[in-house]
Amino acid sequence: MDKQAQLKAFRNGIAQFVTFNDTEWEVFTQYLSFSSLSKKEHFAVEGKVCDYMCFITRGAVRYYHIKDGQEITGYFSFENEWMSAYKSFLKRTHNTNYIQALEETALVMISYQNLQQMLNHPLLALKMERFGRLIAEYYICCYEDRVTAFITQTPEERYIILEKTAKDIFQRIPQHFIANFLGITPVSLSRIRKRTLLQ
Amino acid sequence: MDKQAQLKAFRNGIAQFVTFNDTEWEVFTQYLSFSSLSKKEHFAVEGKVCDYMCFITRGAVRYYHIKDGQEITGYFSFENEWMSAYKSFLKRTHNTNYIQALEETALVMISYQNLQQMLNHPLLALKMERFGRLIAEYYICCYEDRVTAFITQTPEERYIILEKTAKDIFQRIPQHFIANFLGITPVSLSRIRKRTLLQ
DNA sequence: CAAAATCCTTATCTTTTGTTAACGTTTTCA
DNA sequence: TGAAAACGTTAACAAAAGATAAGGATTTTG
Repeated sequence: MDKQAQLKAFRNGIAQFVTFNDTEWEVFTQYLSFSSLSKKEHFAVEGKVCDYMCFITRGAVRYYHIKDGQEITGYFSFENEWMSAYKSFLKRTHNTNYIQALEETALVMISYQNLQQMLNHPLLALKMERFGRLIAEYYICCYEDRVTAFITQTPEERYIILEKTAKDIFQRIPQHFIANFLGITPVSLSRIRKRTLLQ
Repeated sequence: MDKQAQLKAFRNGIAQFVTFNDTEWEVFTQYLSFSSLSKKEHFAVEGKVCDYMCFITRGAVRYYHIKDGQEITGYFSFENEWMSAYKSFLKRTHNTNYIQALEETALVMISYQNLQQMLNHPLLALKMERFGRLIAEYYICCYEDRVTAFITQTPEERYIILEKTAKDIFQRIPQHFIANFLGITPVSLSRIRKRTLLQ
């Protein structure tokens, strides 16, 4: 995919939050950069400060923590979604988790520095504040649902809903990562799948 | 507490995100309103659209869902914290949970309508966008930690950490609500407490 | 292509949690 | 103040999940 196609996908993606006229877009795109990750390459590692927020134009990544030497996958992002170690990016603190490409992945990136410059750019400031607000609000809603699921649902219920609403991720993501995402062990997910098949 | 004292606490609270000069503050405060909740009174109920975001100047509330006829408490907010059914407030959708006062509670409120007016007010727009962005980012970080806790920690570990970092809530909140918050049943929390005492 | 690594399932055993009910204490409120 | 409601603990049993290991299939990779 060439840069023009990536930019098009990106403009489409950001339009969910804010739209630019052609003049603004011209300026805005000067602050963007491009990158790619090969499979298993890390975008973020524990202990560093995350300097970019990204839009994924192709591929998939997983977010994971290491606890007692074990990797625990907490989330995934796919093409046409955003990716960042937000807490580290926003607060400029050391990252506490890892982000790793699960497939060959292509990115459009905004650096923290460039974001600050845009927030001070007279032509872009208001829209960038709004973009920052709306994307943060978007994620709040996602998180709210996710916490609610942990509070109100059993692992089995969470699995059944995931299987209904995002069947495709089982074709795309190793099952033991999905188990972590559901808050259980891979062995337990295997049992749940067997159980729910029989019913 | 009179309105002046509440406003002072509020100004202090919002200063975490954005500061107003006296002229701006003058205008800003015209968009605020005040309210209070008696113990057990609801601020938000399932099925309605939440029209306010609030700053709690006194008291405490709990957020809960009803599942299979049972109340499940997912979160608490206390004085000098913000409170809203954010997802409903932001998206203008029907609320899926309840917010109820646990104590006599006093609030400073911003209605959705007034917030929109401020976002269009030349003197306030940029700061309100920024406020919206920063408070949303603040909550993202909280949620990120909360999800990570569910993914990486056992209920017992979550209890021990809560006991260390927020011991006072055990003096203030009924234990069976805290159990829900930790993702377990009241009976299970009682067992965990016994277990961890003996060790 | 062949060895190594990864992955899912299954089995066994242990630990933890859920469910229900009972009991005593404390709190609420008419 | 006195009855009712709310609350925390405990017990007993059932259900679910964690830990560990083994086995077979698939995928990766030198």
